[in-house]
Amino acid sequence: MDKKIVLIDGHSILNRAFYAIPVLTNSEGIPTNAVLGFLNIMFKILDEEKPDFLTVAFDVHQPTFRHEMYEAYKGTRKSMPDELRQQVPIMKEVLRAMDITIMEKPGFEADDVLGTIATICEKDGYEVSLVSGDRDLLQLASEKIKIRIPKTKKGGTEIENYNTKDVIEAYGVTPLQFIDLKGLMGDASDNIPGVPGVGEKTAGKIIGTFDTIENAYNHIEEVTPPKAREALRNNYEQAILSKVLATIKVDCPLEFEIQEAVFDNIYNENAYGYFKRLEFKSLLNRFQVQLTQNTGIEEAFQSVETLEEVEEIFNGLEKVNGIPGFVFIHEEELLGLSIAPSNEKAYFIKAGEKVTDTYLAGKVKDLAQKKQLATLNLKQQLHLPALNTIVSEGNCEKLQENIFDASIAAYLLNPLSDSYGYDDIAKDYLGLTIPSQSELFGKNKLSVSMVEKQEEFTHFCCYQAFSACKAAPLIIEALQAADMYKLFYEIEMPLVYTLYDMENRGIRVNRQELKEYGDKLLVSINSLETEIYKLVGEEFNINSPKQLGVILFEKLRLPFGKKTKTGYSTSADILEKLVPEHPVIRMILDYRQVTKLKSTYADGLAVYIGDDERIHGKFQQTIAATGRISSTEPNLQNIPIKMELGREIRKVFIPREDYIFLDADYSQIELRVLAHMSGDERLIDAYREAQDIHRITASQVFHTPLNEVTSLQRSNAKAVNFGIVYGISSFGLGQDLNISKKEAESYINKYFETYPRVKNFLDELVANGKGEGYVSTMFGRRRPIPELNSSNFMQRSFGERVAMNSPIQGTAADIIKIAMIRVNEKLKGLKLKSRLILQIHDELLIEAHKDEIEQVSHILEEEMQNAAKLRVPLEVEVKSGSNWYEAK
DNA sequence: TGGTTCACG
DNA sequence: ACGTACGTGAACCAG
Repeated sequence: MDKKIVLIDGHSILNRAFYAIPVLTNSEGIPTNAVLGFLNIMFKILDEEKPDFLTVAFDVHQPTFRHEMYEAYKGTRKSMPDELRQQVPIMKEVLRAMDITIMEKPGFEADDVLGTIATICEKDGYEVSLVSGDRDLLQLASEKIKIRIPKTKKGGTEIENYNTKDVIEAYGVTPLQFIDLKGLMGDASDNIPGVPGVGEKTAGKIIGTFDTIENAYNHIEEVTPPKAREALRNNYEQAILSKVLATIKVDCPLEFEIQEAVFDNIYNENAYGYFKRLEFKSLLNRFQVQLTQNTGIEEAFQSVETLEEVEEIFNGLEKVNGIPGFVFIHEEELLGLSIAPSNEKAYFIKAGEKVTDTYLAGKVKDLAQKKQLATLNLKQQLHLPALNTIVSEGNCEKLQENIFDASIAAYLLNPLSDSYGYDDIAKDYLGLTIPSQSELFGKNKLSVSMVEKQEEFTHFCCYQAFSACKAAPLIIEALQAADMYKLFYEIEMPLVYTLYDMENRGIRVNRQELKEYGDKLLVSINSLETEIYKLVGEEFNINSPKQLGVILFEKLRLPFGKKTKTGYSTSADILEKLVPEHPVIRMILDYRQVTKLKSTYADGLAVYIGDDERIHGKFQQTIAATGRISSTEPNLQNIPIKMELGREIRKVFIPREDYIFLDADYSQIELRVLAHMSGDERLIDAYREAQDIHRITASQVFHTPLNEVTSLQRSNAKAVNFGIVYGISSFGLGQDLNISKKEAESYINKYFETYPRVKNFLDELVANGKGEGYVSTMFGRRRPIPELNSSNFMQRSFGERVAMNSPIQGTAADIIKIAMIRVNEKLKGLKLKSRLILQIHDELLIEAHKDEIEQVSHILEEEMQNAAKLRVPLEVEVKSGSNWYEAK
């Protein structure tokens, strides 16, 4: 077996990766998409081929003969987008860190270097894999030289491979003829002019017949078709020049020793550091050895367990100046307390017989009455039985105010991250790379046995309080600098306690009825299933889009509307259009609906019902980029309502004995926010008239008297209203309304004519976003939008829509957060039995005691309407019912 | 694990 | 020419 070498065309692959992967930056804001894409391709190839040698070639930007020639033709080289340019040096650094040889030969192009090295290696008896995104290189293909072209295909990167025979198969010419082929047909991306009017087909025929351009010219009278003959006759010189341009040199005078391409130390500590810094999390597990660099602070970490030691620590804490950090380390039960009195010291206090959870909780609470403390993921800690008195006991306002949740603050400062653990905070604010929980312990849950022995566990715990303590002042400063101090202290921190309350209360579910609902669904599922199999004549997995696509579009030969990365699209909007084509379609749609209800809701919810007959879902405060909260385990924010069958499930959500549900809903809060923020008089007036906004919009946009607006006009206007909030695009609106892009555009134009300040406002949001790199809500919440300055049209357009949507969605989120806090506080403050239990973005669900219905309805209306003072009224609709179905 | 689909706002 | 509406979470399939 011959030894193998892989040669990579650096710029070409980097370029390809850049356009294949959407905007990606690490938390420092450095663009990383191209580097990640490059590494993914490289690793894929290394895994596949296991080569003995590897080298990457880059251009050195100095004018060369070929450059000058083609620049003479087409003016300047297409300039590289900034975000890509920045990644070139990073890419090189990363490769160097991995001890991978980089070839850069001043005066030569990467192509020529690759061609030369490939040829040398071939002669020396090596098998060569040449990886590039550039089809130019196909001319180098041979028996021993395989050209590999990664394709960012739908469904991942596929690599096309070309040896001699593959080139012949694909293009009908030999690799050498490929040069002549390109000379004739040209290549716009390489600025090779070719012969005008001669495309791939004709060029292939000519070269297939005459072998070379020169030979074809010599037999010019035999060249067919006549059009091509004339074209070649008139452009012969250009064709020859094109051929020169297209020729890759294989004889550059350069030194190459195979030993230079040895690579045996890719996964080293240095490279690991780079991967971490660039946040290539998925690639980190390639590094087998855990290369945790000691940051030095571990020296100051100490594990203690006696009462005396603990007392001494807390005595000392009273006097310190900064903001001490604390984190209760727990899985289900408390394992201990991590505490950092200053940024130079941290302790892990092991929970034990004498050092009990109540004791430790009491100590921290006492301290928090007196001074500010920093922690991480506070809400999770509050669920510890010993700690929940921080919320439930009276007179804990001061205490609550004194606790600083660094995770929440870090989220405000960058809501785009996916986690805000101690390791993330240490990296972002302290510049320290410390091992994460999964790096230390894998996916295992924390357990008592870990506490016993490992030094690692002490480190793990101490890192947490340490990071919170040391980062707190820096984060506070950053919050002030970003003008989010108020947002943080007046909305986000109080909300932590509100959400904790809600999680703690949960919502009651009738287990029996849920089961019956599921059984009812199962009957439908079974009958639909047999019907579907009968109709199509075979059994298959209806839930597999792949199998379903084959059945519908190949077996039944139905017209397919759209393709996805992996095959035919079988989404509801596509199937809906096929309903008249075949009776099975309706059944499949029904089947989809019923199985969804069964698996996600009937079965899915059942597992979360606790011994108290209630579901205690979690609310996530650091997920949504816009500032919304989200709901998990289970998601209680997407319980069906639109379809009757699904809506039925709401009947199983019930209040406790002697209580009812009150459901309070903001009416079109986002459009009202838009009216306020844009200041558009007409829109504001429309809301002050308190009429049907979609009807008013229709009336004004379509110049129709209010009472003559048709239902179609109204629903079109409604779609436009939604579109505006989503960051309008004519394409998107057209898609939604099933009308042409042109028609959609005229709707939008009419809308903007009607509400000129709205247009103005949205334009400003985009412009400001481009300038600042972020957009803001009324309350100062920021959302960074790196995509806004992307050179990629798709990404930039996305950024523009986000710039228009986020301030609106985010402001609405801010408002309802304020309302939640106030409603919760008021109910608690008045010692009412009624309690806030759910938030569904613009809706609050209260479990209200029968004797308090009037009072609570009033509180809801008041607090929600007055959560923010806008130029339009905030309308709230309160409904009641003996289950969630009735209350909506 | 990523892709697709679909539930909600 | 490019090919999309904004924000989520969960289930399921396929590799």
